[in-house]
Amino acid sequence: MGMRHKDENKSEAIFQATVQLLNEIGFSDISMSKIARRANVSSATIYVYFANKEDMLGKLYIKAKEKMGRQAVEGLLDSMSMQAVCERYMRNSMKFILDNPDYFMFLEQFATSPLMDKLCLEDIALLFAPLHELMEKGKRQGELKPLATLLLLAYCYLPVAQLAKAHFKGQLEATEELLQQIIRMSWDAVRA
Amino acid sequence: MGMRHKDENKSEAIFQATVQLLNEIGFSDISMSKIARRANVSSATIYVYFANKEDMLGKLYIKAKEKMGRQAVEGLLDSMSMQAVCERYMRNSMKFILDNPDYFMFLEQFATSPLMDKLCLEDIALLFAPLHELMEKGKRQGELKPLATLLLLAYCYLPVAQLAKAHFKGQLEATEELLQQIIRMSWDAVRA
Amino acid sequence: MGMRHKDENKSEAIFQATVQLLNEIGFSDISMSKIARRANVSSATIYVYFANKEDMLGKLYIKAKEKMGRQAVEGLLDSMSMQAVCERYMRNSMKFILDNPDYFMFLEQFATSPLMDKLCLEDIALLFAPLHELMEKGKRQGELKPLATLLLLAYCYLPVAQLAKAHFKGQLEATEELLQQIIRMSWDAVRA
Amino acid sequence: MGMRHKDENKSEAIFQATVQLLNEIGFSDISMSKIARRANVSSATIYVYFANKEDMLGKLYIKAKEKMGRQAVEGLLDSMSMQAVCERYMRNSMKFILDNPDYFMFLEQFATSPLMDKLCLEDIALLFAPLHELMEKGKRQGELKPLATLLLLAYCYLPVAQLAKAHFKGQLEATEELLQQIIRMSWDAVRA
DNA sequence: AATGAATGAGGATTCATTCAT
DNA sequence: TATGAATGAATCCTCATTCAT
Repeated sequence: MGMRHKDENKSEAIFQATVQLLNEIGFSDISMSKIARRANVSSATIYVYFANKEDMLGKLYIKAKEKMGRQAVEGLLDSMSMQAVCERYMRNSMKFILDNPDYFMFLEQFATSPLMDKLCLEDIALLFAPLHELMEKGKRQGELKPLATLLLLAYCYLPVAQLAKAHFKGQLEATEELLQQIIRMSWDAVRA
Repeated sequence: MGMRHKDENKSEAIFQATVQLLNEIGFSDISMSKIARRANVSSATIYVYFANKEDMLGKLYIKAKEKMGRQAVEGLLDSMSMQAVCERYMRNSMKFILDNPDYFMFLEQFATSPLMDKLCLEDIALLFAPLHELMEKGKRQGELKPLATLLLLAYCYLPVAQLAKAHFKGQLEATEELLQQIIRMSWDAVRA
Repeated sequence: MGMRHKDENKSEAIFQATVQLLNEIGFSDISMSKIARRANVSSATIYVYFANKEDMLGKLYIKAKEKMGRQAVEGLLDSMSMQAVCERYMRNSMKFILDNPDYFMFLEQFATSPLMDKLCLEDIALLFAPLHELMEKGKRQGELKPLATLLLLAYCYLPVAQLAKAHFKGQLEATEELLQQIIRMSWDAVRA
Repeated sequence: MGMRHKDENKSEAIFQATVQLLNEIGFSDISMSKIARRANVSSATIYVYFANKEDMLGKLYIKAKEKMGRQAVEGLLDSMSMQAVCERYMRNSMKFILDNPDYFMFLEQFATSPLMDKLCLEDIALLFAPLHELMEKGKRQGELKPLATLLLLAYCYLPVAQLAKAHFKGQLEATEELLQQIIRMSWDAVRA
């Protein structure tokens, strides 16, 4: 008789249910029992996988952020020009967001909440390390403005997020043309 | 036919308590009773001023957003160059944020929540109308890139917000020098 | 400067609102504030006319019961035969009920509640005294069965109430013919 | 894949507590927390068994009504004379009421409340079906007056209820003699 | 007389979590 | 592992009532 394994599907179902509900009703109204109902498990089952609510939300954030991070830095090569790096990073980000709107909206909500402060984000920082190093190199080589990388990346990421949000709200459409325009603008902002 | 007059301080105390708590413990953990305790009123008193929790948060958002909006567009003149307009708008925004960190963090949290969708923001749109018109003129006159104003403004506002958040987290300091740098970058992004 | 009088309309409006609400939402859900809202007065105004909720409900019961009682015994004469007395009492009762369904339903609800036990009903007993005396005389003269008047009257009143309730529920129609039939049945029950 | 089993005693304790309290303090004053306290369970436990207060009261009503109905029609046989049927029905009813005064008073209170209208009473109608059929037969065979069964039964049941209520209030005693008298009167009323 | 403001107490219900199986 | 039952604490909100005018 083999040992019993945690059912990976169950933990995944719990994650999915949480992300969905967060987007539907928001942080202030989700509850463990609503999540359990949506995931088709018992409330008690959630505690098989997570210590408590905060633990669950934190792990979900990290999971989502990692997924996003992995896609965001995909295909970034040392051999690329800085302009190509920025473009690739922006296109990667936009693709992830349009493919995973629920994850994105969840990340946005969570990122502004005080729960963020209790999280250990070292692993995520590692994920973005290659991008950071590229930017540092770009600054050293005089291709980028000599500014905190945090801000350089903000000029690349935030317009993408803003365009996506406007897209989801129906205010404008995230066309390839618009994407090209903001890629150009961001580059104008960060280039030396 | 006398009556007791509404104590303007009470409604203000409720707002203040809410903003403080939102920043301390976040959307998911504020409750009407915690707010009441912090504001030194009875829970029931809150319902003299607001229909329910959602109504209260919504009105608080509008109040805060209006306060911010009014400051953000202050001093914007038709006679200004577009570069001056952008700079003024960014400086105004940064000043408001640094002067009212609680309001700012509350606005950030609320803006990402589903509660946003239920709000009527017409009055706020009016506040920003002068800025929008200036941007439209700038586009017509070829000073700005011909792009949705929503995105042009994003390039001005979001870096300011990002810098402020990093400042509050202690990641870097919001110096005049840094502010000048992002003003320059934003202008590079939006100029024609 | 004349002295100020209590506004009789106000107290009447409060009564009306209470009776209506009792029928719409029932004993367990009425509240002073709902009554006030329905009556278009302030909650505090109710306390100008009544000591508290219990006092108000009690006074309303007595008022309604008196109104019903006065109509129920109307036209009862010493000279009438017992059969005529019973018929008149039943017809009077039916007319009151059909004319004042709200009052009737309120009386029914209140009568089964423990609040009844705290009421002083002497004045109402006085109202019904003539009817009781007639029944006593009928028993002495051998026209009625020698039974507690309470029960004799039950055989006259309860079928009327039952028919009315069935009528209000749409189960059957309170026609003159049906009324005649139960008048006949009740008389068969109580006659010696 | 085990679980804790529902404790049948719990749901019964909740019912008992509700019936008791309804009689002591009435519809307008019972609350879920008072019921829970009386039943020695947590308020939250009630919601394990019932969807909400209305659901609980409704189910309790049906339970009580069924219990009464089952006893009321006990021993009614096709072979009986109509007079025997009426007598048996009245005696059955009186016995139930005297044995279960709390249930009876609860039924009386609930029956006059607007909550009644939301109930599905089909199962209860089934219980009384045999009695209804007997009465129909009685009418066809000319033993009973040709009148809506609803009213015929009213003449049998209501005097019993009235006598019981007077008995509980101490106004008169529900002796075998008195019972015999109203059985006679009701028969006089309904016989052809 | 009349009333809007104010409130402590309590309303129904849901919460996150634990227990027993 | 998985879960229905169970619960004390907390939720939002309304209650009956009083106060100040």
